[in-house]
Amino acid sequence: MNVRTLCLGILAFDEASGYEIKKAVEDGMFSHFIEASYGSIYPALTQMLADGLVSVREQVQEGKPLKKAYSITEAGRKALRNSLHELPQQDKFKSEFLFQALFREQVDPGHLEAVFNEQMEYLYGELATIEECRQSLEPGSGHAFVNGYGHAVVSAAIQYMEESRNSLGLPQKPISSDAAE
Amino acid sequence: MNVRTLCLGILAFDEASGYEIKKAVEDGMFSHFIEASYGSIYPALTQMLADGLVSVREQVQEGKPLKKAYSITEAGRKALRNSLHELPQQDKFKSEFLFQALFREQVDPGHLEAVFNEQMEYLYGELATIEECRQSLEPGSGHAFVNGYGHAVVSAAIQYMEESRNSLGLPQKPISSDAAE
DNA sequence: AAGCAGTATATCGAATTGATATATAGCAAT
DNA sequence: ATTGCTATATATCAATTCGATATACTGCTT
Repeated sequence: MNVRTLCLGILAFDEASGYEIKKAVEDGMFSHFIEASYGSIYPALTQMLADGLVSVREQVQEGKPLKKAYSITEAGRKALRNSLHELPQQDKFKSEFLFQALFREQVDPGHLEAVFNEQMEYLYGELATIEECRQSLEPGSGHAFVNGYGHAVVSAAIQYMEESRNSLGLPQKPISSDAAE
Repeated sequence: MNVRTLCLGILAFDEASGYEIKKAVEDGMFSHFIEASYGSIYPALTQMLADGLVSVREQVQEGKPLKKAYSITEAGRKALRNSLHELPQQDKFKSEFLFQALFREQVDPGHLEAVFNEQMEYLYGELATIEECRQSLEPGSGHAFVNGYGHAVVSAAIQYMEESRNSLGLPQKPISSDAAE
């Protein structure tokens, strides 16, 4: 798959600017499919505009820069459906945290603990985001399936991490004084 | 983290050629930390050789091409330990399969089923690899922790996938006639 | 005997990243 | 008030990296 298809997928839900697409790919709803940065998103939009797969509406915004709101066209929808029928590339999971954990005998315990806790915060943050989205999705939809997949995997990671504190020689979870907030 | 550190990590376990490093990063033991291809591995080794972080031993092999077996030096071990104390980048999980699942209303059911089954095969394959390694790892080691992490996450994905067949409108798991082999 | 797969090094054009430049507005702090 | 920071928004570019390919030899299968 390529950046063009990713953009078409995002635009199939709603019109968006390059900036908004970047945000969705970086952190938002679309952050677990393929990677993309400005350097690939803007050229993709320009190219697809020339190919008639998207259209632009230049929005003059009060107090903000000119915003180019891209929409998907009928030709774009067709191109998206075509791309959706190609064989997907294999999943990609990469973790620098696990790399450091692999060499845990070489790193100082204080660093390991800090990195472990940061990983926990990251995982709990992901879980919270997933659970926020959960309510607004119709059961049985593609959205709901993907959300459930994320929930299953992240929950499992959190559970394993919590169970592993001991064997990694880390102190038990501090009683979080602000758990009620 | 960068490719140089990844190579040092691999060489910390055993000497290896560029070719062997590529294999380990592509499919093997080191396939879930960071990405690297020939185009980055060979230059990294050349550079580290110049910096004294690795040494080469040119192995003339009967019936095979010349093999440059790289070993980590003391300076390399020190550089690795340094890199292990930098803050790790955030985990990266990308799945084109999930992208297609997100748009499942747009794809033809036959394609969805094929792609789903291929994903299942991939996941069961990963699990098998993880379980093969499992026995040879000392409990409490970094290796064992990473292996357990993978096991937890992949198991959860498989379980969720199996439970989701219904809601995706897919037929139940075919009674695999060759389950005994 | 041809053809393919595996081992092994190496390079290169094309694609992509990550950072930066530009511009405007709002908000906090000194 | 003006400096600095964050956010919105487009766009470019040097540097990196990928993915493919070239080269070369062996062994296995057809």
